[in-house]
Amino acid sequence: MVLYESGEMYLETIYILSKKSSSVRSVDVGEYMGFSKPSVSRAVGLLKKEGYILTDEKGYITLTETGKRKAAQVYERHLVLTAFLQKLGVDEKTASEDACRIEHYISETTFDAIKAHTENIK
Amino acid sequence: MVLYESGEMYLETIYILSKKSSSVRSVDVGEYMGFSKPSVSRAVGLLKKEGYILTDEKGYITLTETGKRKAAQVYERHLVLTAFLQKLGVDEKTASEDACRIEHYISETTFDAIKAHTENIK
DNA sequence: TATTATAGTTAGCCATTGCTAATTTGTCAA
DNA sequence: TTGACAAATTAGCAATGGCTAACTATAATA
Repeated sequence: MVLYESGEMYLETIYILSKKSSSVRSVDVGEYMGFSKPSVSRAVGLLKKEGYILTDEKGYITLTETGKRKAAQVYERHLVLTAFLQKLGVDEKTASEDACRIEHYISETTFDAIKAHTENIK
Repeated sequence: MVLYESGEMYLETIYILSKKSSSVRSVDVGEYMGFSKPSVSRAVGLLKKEGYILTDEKGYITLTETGKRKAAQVYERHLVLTAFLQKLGVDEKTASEDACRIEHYISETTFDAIKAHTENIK
């Protein structure tokens, strides 16, 4: 049930799109991420196989409980890291881009420390 | 002349070993990083081809000026990020491990911001 | 000298994760 | 009904970056 950076990104995207719209298809995910349809198709297949998402016969994607929990975690990391960097004066675009990469690579210990620290800045 | 995470790690290792010892061979790099000889052999070949290091007929590795500059940059990132995390209360091992991953992925803007901020903590 | 240990290389495998090309499937309008 | 478009899939390529197996070359030792 291991999720690599790529899988986490797809999952996070599905989570974000699900909050905006009631229906999320592979094509929406690909458009949001700037990836080709085959890339999304494979990723969706893997996330499904690993129990993070479900798809109905129309191709609509929903997150399982596991998927929702995982996606919410990744998304929270993204938000906290972005906020942290912005508090340090990093512009929004750069903060978001860097958060996007870092979010997959830090330990829970480090994330918790940055989160607690962010609340104390200023 | 693009260096990926892997290349930066090898370069940083060579830099660290060069500071401790006057002679650095591929086998030392492999031992330090826990990688196999063929992995190091390929990486060293690439770093050489790209002008970051030189090797003599005995197999001893030295950094070129470009390599030294780049390695020092990566190493500084490592030190600053580790110090930052430790200031937040993260244990040394975790701080170093996480810094090791993050150091390759953040923009200069973000690094500079964290560096400046680290000096102001406490 | 002959054997053995050490260092390095070559060949090639595997996983991750993008891609294009081509195909299938389903819907919708002429 | 048919033609066209949109969505999804299949097949297969490429790059990065680990690995093992097997080879070569050199150095140390019995």
